[in-house]
Amino acid sequence: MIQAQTKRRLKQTNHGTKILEAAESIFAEKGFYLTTVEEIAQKADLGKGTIYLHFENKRGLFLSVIERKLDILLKKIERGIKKGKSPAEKIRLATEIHLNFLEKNRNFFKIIHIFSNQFKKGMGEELFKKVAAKNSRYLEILQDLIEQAIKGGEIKPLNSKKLAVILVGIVHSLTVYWISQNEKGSLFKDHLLAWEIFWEGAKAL
Amino acid sequence: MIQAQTKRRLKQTNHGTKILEAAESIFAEKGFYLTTVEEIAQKADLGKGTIYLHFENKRGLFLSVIERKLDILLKKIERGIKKGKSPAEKIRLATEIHLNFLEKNRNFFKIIHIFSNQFKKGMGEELFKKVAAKNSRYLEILQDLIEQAIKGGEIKPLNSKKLAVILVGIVHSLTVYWISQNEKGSLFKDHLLAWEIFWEGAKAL
Amino acid sequence: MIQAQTKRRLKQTNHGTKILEAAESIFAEKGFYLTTVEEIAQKADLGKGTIYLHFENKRGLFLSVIERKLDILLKKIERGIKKGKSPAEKIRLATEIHLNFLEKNRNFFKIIHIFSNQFKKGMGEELFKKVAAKNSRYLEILQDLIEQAIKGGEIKPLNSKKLAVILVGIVHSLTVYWISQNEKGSLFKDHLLAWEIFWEGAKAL
Amino acid sequence: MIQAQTKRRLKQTNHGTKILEAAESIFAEKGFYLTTVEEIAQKADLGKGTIYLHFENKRGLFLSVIERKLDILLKKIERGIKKGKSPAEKIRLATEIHLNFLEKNRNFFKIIHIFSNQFKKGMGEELFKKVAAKNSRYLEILQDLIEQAIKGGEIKPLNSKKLAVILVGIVHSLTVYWISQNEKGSLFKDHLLAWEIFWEGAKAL
DNA sequence: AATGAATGAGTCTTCATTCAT
DNA sequence: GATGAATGAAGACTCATTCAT
Repeated sequence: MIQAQTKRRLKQTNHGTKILEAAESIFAEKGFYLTTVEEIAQKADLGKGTIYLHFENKRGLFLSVIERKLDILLKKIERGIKKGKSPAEKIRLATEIHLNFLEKNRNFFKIIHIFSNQFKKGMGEELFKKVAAKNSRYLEILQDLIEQAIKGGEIKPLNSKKLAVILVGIVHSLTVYWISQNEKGSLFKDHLLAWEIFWEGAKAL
Repeated sequence: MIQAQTKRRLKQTNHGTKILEAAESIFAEKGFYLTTVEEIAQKADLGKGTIYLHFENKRGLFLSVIERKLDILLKKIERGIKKGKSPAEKIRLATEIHLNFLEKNRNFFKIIHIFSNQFKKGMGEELFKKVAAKNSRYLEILQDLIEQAIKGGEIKPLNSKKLAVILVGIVHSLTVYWISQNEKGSLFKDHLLAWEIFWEGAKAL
Repeated sequence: MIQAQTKRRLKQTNHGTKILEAAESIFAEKGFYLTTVEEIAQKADLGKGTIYLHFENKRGLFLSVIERKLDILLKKIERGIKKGKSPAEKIRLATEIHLNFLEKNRNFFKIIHIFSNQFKKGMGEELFKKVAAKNSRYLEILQDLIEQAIKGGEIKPLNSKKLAVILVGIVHSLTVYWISQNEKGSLFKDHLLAWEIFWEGAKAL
Repeated sequence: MIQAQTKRRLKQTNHGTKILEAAESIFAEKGFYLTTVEEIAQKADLGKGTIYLHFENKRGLFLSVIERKLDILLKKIERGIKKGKSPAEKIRLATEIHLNFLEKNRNFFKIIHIFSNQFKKGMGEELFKKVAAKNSRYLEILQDLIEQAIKGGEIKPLNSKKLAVILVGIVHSLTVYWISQNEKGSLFKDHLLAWEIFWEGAKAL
C-alpha cells in the first residue's frame, strides 16, 4: 500500500520534472514561439494533455522552467558566498558560482536570455512577476555586497547598482561568447578573467 | 516622363525606408513573433502586399531592419575611431560612439537583442549570414584595437577576443539597465564608467 | 456479511441517484455541451471514473436524467387524471399536474428544452428512442382525451393531435415565460389561465 | 472601373450572405456545438479563414444568422399588421405572417429554438443583447395589440403579457409539431386553427 | 506598382473516455 | 467497486503569404 502510494507519488514527481527538463532543452534550442507543446510532450514521453495536468499552459510551463533553475542558482549563490570573508571575496565567489552554474546549465542561460525578450507584452500576472523578481534577486545580492565593499573602502565610491549590472554583464557576455564558440573549453575558467577585469577596474586605489 | 520615373523611384525608396522604420519600432516593441505584417503595413501606411514587393518575407524584413542599422553604426565607429591617437583612445572612442548610438536608437538595441535569441533554428541562408557577420564586425574591430594595445604595452596580455567580448558586454548590460529603468538620464554619460572599469581592469600595470 | 452486501447495494443505488441529481442541476444550468463530466463528478462527490460505472457515457447520463423525470411525471399524470369525471376535466387535471410538476422541477423543464435541440444528429439508438417515446407519451394521452371529448361533443371536431400540441405549447410557453421572469410568483396558478384559453377556444359551441 | 468595383462589392456582399446561409442551414441541422467552422466554410465554398474576415468568431456568426432573419421577420410583421383595422385583426395578421414566415424559414426557427437554450452562460456583450432584444420585440408588439384589444373590449381583461406569451406558444408548438412531422402539409394553414383557439379563448364574452 | 481579400497550414487547448492501481 | 492520471482526437482561431484586380 505504501509502496503503491510512493510509486505513484514518485511517478508524478517524475512527470513534473520530466516535463520541465524536456521543456528546458527544447525552449533553449528553439525559443518560446517555435517550440510546440506537442514536441515537449513527445520528448517527455507523455501525451499532450498530460502537460496540461501539470502546467496551466505553455507560457506557465516556460516560466516554471525558469523559476526552478533560478531557485537553484540563487540558493547556490546565497549559500556559497557565506564562505567569503570580505565583501570583495564574496563578490568573487558569486561570480565563480554563477559562471560555474551557467557552464553546467547552458540551456538555462539560453532560456533566461529568451525570457527577457519574448515577453514584452501581455504579462502582469502572478507567476511572471515572481520570476521577474527572482531574476533580479541576484543583482540585488551583488549590489549589497558592492555597497559593503564601498563602505569598507575596498571599491571606489561609484554607483553600486551600475557596478552590479556591469559585473553581471561581463559574466553574461563571456557566457554568450562561450556558447557561440560551441562551448569549447571551460567557461568556468573565465571567472578569473571576469573577476580580474572587474576588480582591477573597480577597486579603490 | 523622366520626372515621373524619378518621382516613382523616389517613392519606392521612401516605401522601403518607411517600411523599415515602421518595422523597427514594432519589432522592438513586441518582438518578432508577436509582430504581424499587417501591423507593420498599417504603421507604414501601405498595403500588406506592398511589404512583399520590397522584402522577401517577414523574416527578411526583420533582418533588413538590423542590417541597415548595423551599417550605420559600423560606419560611425570606423570613421570615429580614426580620431583616436593610440589604440587605447580608439577603444574608448568606440565605446563612446557605441553607447551614444544605442541611446539614440534604443529600438535598434532591443531588436539586436531579439535577433540573437529568436533565430536559433532555420537560419543558414545568405541574408542571415551577412547580418551575423556584420553583427560581429564591431567585435573584430575592438579585438584588433585591443591586440594593438597589447602589443603596444598598454593592455595586459590577455585573450584579446575575450576582452573585446567583455567590453561589449559592459556596454550592453548598461544599456539593458538603462532601458529597464525606463531610460531615465543619459546612457551616453555611462561611457566613462564603462571605460573606467574596463580600462583600469585591463590596462598594463 | 449480508449487512455489508445490503449496505453496498444501497450505496450503489445512492450513487446512481446522486449522479443523476448532480447531472440534472448542472445540465439545466449550462446545457449539454458546456457541462463537463468532471463537474458532475465533483458535484456528486465521486470520482470521474465512477460515473462511467453507472452510465455508458455522458450522453447516456443525459438521457437517463430525462428518462427518470419523465417516468415520474407520466406516472403522476396517469394517476391524477383518473379522478376526472369527463374527458374535459381530465384534460384540465393533466394541465394542472403538468404545470405543478414543472414549477417544482424547473431544472427538468430546462433539460427537456435542451433535449429537443441538442440532439439533432447522432441519435438512433435504443435509449434515445425510448426517451423520445416517453417524451411524446404525454401528448398521446392528451390526444386520446381530446378525441374522447370530441366524440362526447365537448370539444369542436378539430384535429385532436394539433389541439394536444397547442395545449402543451401553451403550458410550455407559460413555463418559459415564468422562468425568464426569474420564476417570480407561482407558475401553478397559471394553469387556470392556460385552461381557460384552451377550453374556451376549443369547446363546442 | 466601375464594373470592377461593383463586381467586387457584389462579391463581398455575396460572401457575407453565402456564409450566413451556409451557417444557417448547418446550425439548424446540427446545433451550435456540433457545427464546425470548417464545415460552414466548405458549404460556403470558402476558406476557413475567410469566415473570420466577415465575423468575429463562431458565436458572432451564429448571432448574426439570427439577427438577419429576425430583422426580416419583424419588418414583415410591422408592415403587415398595418392592414388590419382592429387590434384583433392585427393580431390575427401577425399570427398569419409569423406562421407563414416560419414555414418558409424552417431553418431559422430551429436556430431560434437553439438560441434560447445554448447560450445560458457567458453572454453579456453587445451583439447578444441586441439579438435578445429583437427576439422579444415581437412579443412586445403582440402585447401592445392585446392591450388595445382589451381596452376596446374585444378581449377579456387578462394579463396582456401572458396572453401574448400564450399566442406565441401556440404558434411555436404548431411549428415544432409540423417540423417533427417532417413538414408535411402547409404550416401556414394552421394559422386559422391557432387563431381560432386563441381568439375564442381570449375574446370578451 | 499597389492592394487587401482569400487561404489553410499550424497550434494551443479542452475534455470524454480509458485503465492501472 | 472506485479512482483520477493519462491520453489524443477534435476544433477554434491566427497570420504569413499569394494573386487577381
